[in-house]
Amino acid sequence: MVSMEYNEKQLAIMDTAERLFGENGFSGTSVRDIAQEAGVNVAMISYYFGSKEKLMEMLFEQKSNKLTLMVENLIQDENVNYLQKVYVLIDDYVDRFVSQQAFHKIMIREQVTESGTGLANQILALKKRNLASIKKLIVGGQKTGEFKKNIDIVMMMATLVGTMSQMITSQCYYREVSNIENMDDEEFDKLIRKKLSTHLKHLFKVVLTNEA
Amino acid sequence: MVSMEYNEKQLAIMDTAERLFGENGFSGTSVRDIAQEAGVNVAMISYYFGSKEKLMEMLFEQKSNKLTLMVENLIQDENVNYLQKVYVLIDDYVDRFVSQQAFHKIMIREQVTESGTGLANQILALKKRNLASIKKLIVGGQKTGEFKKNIDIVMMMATLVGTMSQMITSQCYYREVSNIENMDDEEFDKLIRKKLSTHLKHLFKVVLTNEA
DNA sequence: TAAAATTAAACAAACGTTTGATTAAAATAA
DNA sequence: TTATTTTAATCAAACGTTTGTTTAATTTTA
Repeated sequence: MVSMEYNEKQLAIMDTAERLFGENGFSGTSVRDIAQEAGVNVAMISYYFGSKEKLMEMLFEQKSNKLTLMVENLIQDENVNYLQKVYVLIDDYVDRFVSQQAFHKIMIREQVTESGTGLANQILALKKRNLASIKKLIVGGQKTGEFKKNIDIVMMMATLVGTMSQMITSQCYYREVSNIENMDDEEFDKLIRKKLSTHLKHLFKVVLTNEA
Repeated sequence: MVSMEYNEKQLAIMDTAERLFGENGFSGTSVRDIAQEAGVNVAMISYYFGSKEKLMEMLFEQKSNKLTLMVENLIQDENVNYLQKVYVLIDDYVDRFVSQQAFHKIMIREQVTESGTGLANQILALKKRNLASIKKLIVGGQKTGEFKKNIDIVMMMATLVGTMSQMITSQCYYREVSNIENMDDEEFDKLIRKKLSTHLKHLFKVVLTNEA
């Protein structure tokens, strides 16, 4: 598919759709909601995107195209060891998750729905791409002897993505058990970014290497 | 609230609702779908539960009441050390997640939706209960010197729940990357149960204790 | 017979989508 | 240049369905 270029109105629709789908889910968001908040006529959604479902798919494609991990350049850098490369990757991942929360909420929710929609295949493709990226890094570290053998990469990915998803989706829970209900959103984002980074790096270090 | 006792027809509605909500979400499931698959008249749902939303809440309450962790008896058992207690808890958790997938898919999905519905508060309460259970165990292990200090229990919970959620929601992805697309469901359940158990125990061991 | 359970039918509201008219800019013909 | 045709964008209104819920009549149970 050719890399579409969208006009202003189309982008307004997609931005609003991303936010509302993230907040209320696909079925929970009506095209009239989207049109109203984006300041366009309802008909424009069908006019530009064909249908609500296709809007979702195009939105997903546009977003996921921007999410290709930058692991290719990273893997060739000779100046840092493989653990540090993994650290950079984790920070990259965490950054993306926290700064693109609406998009990832869509992913989390639609992932649960098994059905063979077009979106399900798009999500599958994205996850396979990310798995391949991490795999390269870890196998590289194993070849230099820096990492242990017998590492279950798929399970580590589940932990990486799962932990981040859990933090994104249970923010008010986290605020409550940490007694930080009144912290402003910006500071809170910084906090869970830091928490996730530290925690995941620690996990990966002890699992990948032999040191505690 | 008094522990309701439901008649056969009510239970049929709740069972069907649990399955369909798990598969297609709350907004994605109509009361007519539920009524048809449960073999009852549509009006019976309003008659017995008041509304679709209240059906969801009652369903959630019934399920979550059965999900209280059995940590109380566990913590007093003098014959096993604290790491083994944590292992038992993990297996208990994994068992529940895998055998009650529909219910947990509902939780995962509704957790994403922030709004202050009655359900959101129910989920919050359940998570706080579970956190308290784990906390007891870990603090107990720290007092005996078996576990390290400075353990971020909330983050470990996020990893525990997040990893399981991730595996539950991306089963077809996991089948594909592991080349086990044709494995029957029962065997597959056993496999991810084992994978989760091993992986999570390993993670908790290296984080809680000093051994690798 | 009185109460509870069950039904088909009806309800208004919301849903995604299509329509036909209107506008204004761009392209073509004179 | 003018005049004419074509094109794309925009809109209010209407389309047919589906939504959750209620009603009123009927059957079953106690």
